Formats: sequence, structure tokens, C-alpha cells
Amino acid sequence: MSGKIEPRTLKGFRDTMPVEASARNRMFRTIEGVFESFGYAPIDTPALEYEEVLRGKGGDESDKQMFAFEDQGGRRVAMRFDLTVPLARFVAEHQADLAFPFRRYHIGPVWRGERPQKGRFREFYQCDADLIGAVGPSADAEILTMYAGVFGALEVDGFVIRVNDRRVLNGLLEAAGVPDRAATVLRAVDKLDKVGPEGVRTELAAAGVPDGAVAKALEFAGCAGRDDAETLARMEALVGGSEKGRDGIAGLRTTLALVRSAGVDPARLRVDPAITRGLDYYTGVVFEAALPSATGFGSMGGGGRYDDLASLYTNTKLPGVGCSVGLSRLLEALVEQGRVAAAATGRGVLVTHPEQGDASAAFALASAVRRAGFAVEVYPEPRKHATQMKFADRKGLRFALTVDASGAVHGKDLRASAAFDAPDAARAVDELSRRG
RNA sequence: GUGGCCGUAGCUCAGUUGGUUAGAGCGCCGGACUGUGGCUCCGGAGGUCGGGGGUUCAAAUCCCCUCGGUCACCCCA
Repeated sequence: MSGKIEPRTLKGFRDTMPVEASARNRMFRTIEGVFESFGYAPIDTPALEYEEVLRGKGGDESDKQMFAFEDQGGRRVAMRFDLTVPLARFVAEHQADLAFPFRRYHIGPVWRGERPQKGRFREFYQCDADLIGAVGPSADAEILTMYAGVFGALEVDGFVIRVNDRRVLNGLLEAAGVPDRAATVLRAVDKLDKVGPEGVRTELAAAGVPDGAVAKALEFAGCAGRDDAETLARMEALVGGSEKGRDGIAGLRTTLALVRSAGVDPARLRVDPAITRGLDYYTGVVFEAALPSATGFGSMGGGGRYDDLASLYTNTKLPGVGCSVGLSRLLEALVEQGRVAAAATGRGVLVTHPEQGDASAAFALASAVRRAGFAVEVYPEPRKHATQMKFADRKGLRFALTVDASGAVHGKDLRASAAFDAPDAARAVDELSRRG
């Protein structure tokens, strides 16, 4: 190897092996299927944008993590760090051509230059769906129903979507006399699960938030009851006279009722006052999806309502609500749990390459078998038959077929370890169809 | 940006208190055998011991620096 260039990938960037890539593609199709069943249409946007379009839109952290550089023409450009900011630019730019309410989904990679660790990469896939140009519980409920539908369709056992509304805690803080500290408190409370009440108290005390407000926020965050009705009742008691807080609770009640009407399992989606989300732009309902069995992975996605995401690009008011699945992390968690298996469709067939003579009979047979719906590969070189069989075994193919000079086919069902013969290609196809 | 752990063949790792030509398993290539794979056996290729400097008669093994990886914090998907 000396003298060679070391084959390697950049920190936080990974290759995807066939098994994982296949699983990922299946998940893409599943998610697309759910989104489209709700009337959402796909869009795509460039990986690279003008830096000014992205800069400052996702908060300080996003700015620090953004891959930004100068292109060959001297322009400042940057790679998208999420799919929501490009959506805002997209909607503002194409307002005239879109029908509102606008429902779109977008699946693609995003890039963040942060320190990689377990379940966290510098390049990862997000699957977003957003409903732009509609306000109210019905829009929120649609997104939540669809989001639960996605995890259900992915057959991710044990997922939980926790829902809250930012107006409730914001209202509570207003009533406590610290409306301007909402962002700080929200972020600290968001960590309740991880650092515990004392941790949150310490962090907020250090940030100069009055003890009384901290106590109220903590009492609120810990008020989850046995079911949504109980939780909502407790939240309501805590917000007291705050109008904004009561609006939030009323919104949650209506949204939850609609979600239940749609048939979403209460065990999979429930109110949790401790959920706030870190992003600044959420203004109403917020939610987060988790896989409790995937310890150390963090959330698998989330979403919420934002009043006016596109205000930086246009004067038109464009409120929306959306959700996002962190597919790379979800896939990684499933891989770690051994829940990602090879496609194993039993449709794989190897047609051996003759050791002598040309491969025309093999090619003809391969085409015939493909037409019957099998995935057929012809071994590309005239190597020893045992080597070709070994390859079929190694790759996990279901069948191996050999054509002899007379056109007769000698096959083997590798899984059943059973040999069979057929007088011609047509009969060989019948044999495969019968077995596979 | 901060801290812990780790860096020996393609992969997973051994390498004793520093001491001759650095090893194993798997994988790979060739062969034997199995009537067309999975088992077994034989042979082979493949390593600047992350890199640089230092200590020493002698360093993969000790010290320093550096690069890389990983996990945690921060923040997030």
C-alpha cells in the first residue's frame, strides 16, 4: 500500500453498504407513500445555496455548523443544513406558481459541520413534509396524523411522538413576569429528560432566571398525568389566567381530538409538557419522535408550527406546520438493533458463465428468467464452475442455473440445497416460478 | 470549542518486564476434495506497527509533538 493514496472518507461522512442502502431506499419509498397518500407532492432544491439565503436562518448554532465557502466564480455559497430553510426560500421565490395551502415533501441529504458521534453525522438524510399557508388545529392534526402514519408504515416498533404547544409555556412565563426569557427556559426545559429537574434549575439559575419562574416552569414540565386529559387539565391549572396559554391548551385539545378521530393510537402519540424543541422559529404546536429502545441516539425527528418562516424573503405571510424524519439516525438505530435485514426476496438468480464456449446461451436464458420477474445476473467471466457457485452462495442468491451445449438447464435451489433439471429455458423458468 | 478512550495486514485483534526475518482468525488469490455452493485440507499474496522527533546497543513496546478515529459535553436529526 505504500505510495498509494489512502482510501478514506471525511470525518462524519460515510459510505453506505448495499444492505443499508437497500433498506434506506425501501424506507424512502414507504415514507413517500404515506406523504403522497395525504396529497403531498415532492420537490427538490439545490444542495448548494447562496450563503446569504441560509446564513442566520437556523440560529447561531446552524451558522457555526454550516459548510460555507467560495465557488469558482467568487460567490459565497453554502450547503443546506436542513430542508426547511430552503423550503422557505422556495415558497417565497415561487409564490406565484404554487397553490396554497401548499403541501410538499422533500427527501434529501443535509450537511452540518459538527462533531460526529453516535447517531450523528455531518451528512444525513431528512424526510420533511410541510403544509404552508394554513393555520389552525386541522392543519396541525393533519401533520401529526401523517407523522404517526409514517412511523407506523415503517414498522418501527415502540416509537413515541410527544406533543406540546409552545404557547402554553410561553403564556406561563409571561404570567410569571419573564416573557423575554422564554427561549432560554424552553431550551433548558427541553433537557429535563437528560439532566433532571436539578440540572435544569442549576442551568437557569446560572442564566439569571428568577427562582419563581424556574419553579413554575419545572412544575409545568413535570406535570404529565396518566393520560392526555389529565395532563391537559394540569397544564390548564398551571397557566391560570394567561390568555396565550389557554389558547395553546385549547389548540392542543382540538388537535388531539382530530388526531384521535383519524385513528392514531394514544400509546404512540401523547401530550408531554416537557417537549419544547430547540429551534427558535416554532410558535405553536411542537412535537418530537423518539425510539426509547435506541438509547443514546436522541430524537428521530420532530416538527411543529411556525407562524412566518418566509418573512426574511418576502412580505407575504406564509405560516406553516411541518414534520421531519431523521432517516439516517433512524436507520443507524435500527441497524444497531439488528432490525435491518437484507432484502432477501428469494428472487436472486445466477446464470453461470460457461467455462468453454461463448455465453450466448447464458444471456438468452438470463433474459427469459428476468422476464419472469427474477433478478438475474450472469457471471461475467468464464471461471471455474465451483468459483461461480461459491459466488452465488456468498451473495445469498436463491438459484444457480447452468446451460449445457444442448440447451438443457441444470439448476440448483441453493436455499433448499436441491438440484433440478429442465430440458429448456422455458421449462427452467417454470421450475423457478414454482419454487420461488 | 472542551474532555475521556483508541490508532499493528482489506476486517477483528495477539504481540509477555523494550531484544533475532511482526503473528492469528476471517476475507482474498491458487490448488485438492465435494458429481454444481455451504465442510475440510494444502499453498500464496498482503504490513513505512498512523506520521515526525527523542531516549537506548536495541522500540510496535518508553517520552514529546502531530495527524486520524471514537465516545461524551454543547447542540441537534
